[in-house]
Amino acid sequence: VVARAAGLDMDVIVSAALRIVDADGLDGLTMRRVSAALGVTAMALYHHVDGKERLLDLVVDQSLTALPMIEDDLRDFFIALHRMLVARPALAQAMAARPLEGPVATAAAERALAALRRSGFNDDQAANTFVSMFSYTLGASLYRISRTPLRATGEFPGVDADRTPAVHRVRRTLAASATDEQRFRRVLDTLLAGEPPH
Amino acid sequence: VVARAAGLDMDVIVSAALRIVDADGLDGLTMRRVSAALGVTAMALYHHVDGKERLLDLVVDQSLTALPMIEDDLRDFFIALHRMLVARPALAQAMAARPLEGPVATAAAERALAALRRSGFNDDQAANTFVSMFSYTLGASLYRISRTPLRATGEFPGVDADRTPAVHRVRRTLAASATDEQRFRRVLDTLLAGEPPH
DNA sequence: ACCTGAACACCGTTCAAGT
DNA sequence: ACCTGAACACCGTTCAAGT
Repeated sequence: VVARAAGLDMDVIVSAALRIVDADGLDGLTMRRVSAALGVTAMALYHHVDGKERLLDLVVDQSLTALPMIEDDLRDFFIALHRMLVARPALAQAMAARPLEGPVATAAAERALAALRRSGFNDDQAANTFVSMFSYTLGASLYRISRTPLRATGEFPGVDADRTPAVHRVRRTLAASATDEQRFRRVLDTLLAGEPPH
Repeated sequence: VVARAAGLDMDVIVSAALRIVDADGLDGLTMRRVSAALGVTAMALYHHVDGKERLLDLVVDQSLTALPMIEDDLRDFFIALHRMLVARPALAQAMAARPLEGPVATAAAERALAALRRSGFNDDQAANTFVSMFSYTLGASLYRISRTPLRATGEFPGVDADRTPAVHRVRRTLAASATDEQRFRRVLDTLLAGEPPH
């Protein structure tokens, strides 16, 4: 019955959403919970944000501000991105589903392309290298997230019981590789060297 | 009021879910719609499947049966996977969120590791190479999916209006690279060669 | 312009009941 | 064992109304 100014604006909403995503996962993010955390009706959010999907875009873009500025070495940036996505899995899943075309993301891409050109790449090579490194980082983060909590056996009907020892070995081997940050760094190096300024 | 056998079983349910996922996307997959497609109550599904998340795991695993058997060249397999994920984006998003430990996925991993060992890799090198190639394929597919429908400008509040030409250029460059299958193949080659059997 | 309250059309899942 | 019907505790979003 009040309807008085609640100091609501886009940044406040995005910050609240980010906290909820970190605490309760991607499925825990609902307009109603965000509004409750701000002491406001769910409908109040719609005056500042276009809807849940747009809110998620803003959350993803905002989360990128936690990463270090790109200077010359792209490796540092992607290692930091990888660490962040592993630590905040909901963000990785959100990035997998959303376009990633916010202002922060675009600015980072511009800086990355400029850095690559400075080191001798032409426009195409720079774009290819950046896209490859980003794709690999996202995929490696998602794969690692899904492998980290090694699941109980027998959850999947249809796996022959007598094959499970072998299945277990395969899973353990792959999980070990997925959590190996040395491997991650080596692949980044490989991708950086893969498109040489011939 | 009937409650008569409806020929329902797990495979029928998974197939129906797969059709819905392809037609309506990941968000379009609901227990109620799957059940409606089968002419059955939503609750009937729960006698054959543990819940929506488990159903999604089964859908993801089942979708992998459409891929070619892994013989010796892993490239063919990952190129086929990439094509499938781009053509069926909901599956890519589901793979990004689910563990990928079904029987079909595990069998494919076993065959891939065996093929790598035959070509001279030891266990660790084989696992690293497989994980890298899979991670990259998943990430590249997701990135490409999100870049393909080039969005309208001005959707993101906070992008300075006078920067939009530059922003546009960056986006176009990256979109072009993302849809370049030649680049995708070259990176796969690089990853295959990156962990040489020294 | 900013916010509320009620309502609509959905969700996943539980539970008692039927055959 | 297999299925139904009603119900519970949620969703996102629209819309008329209030200040």
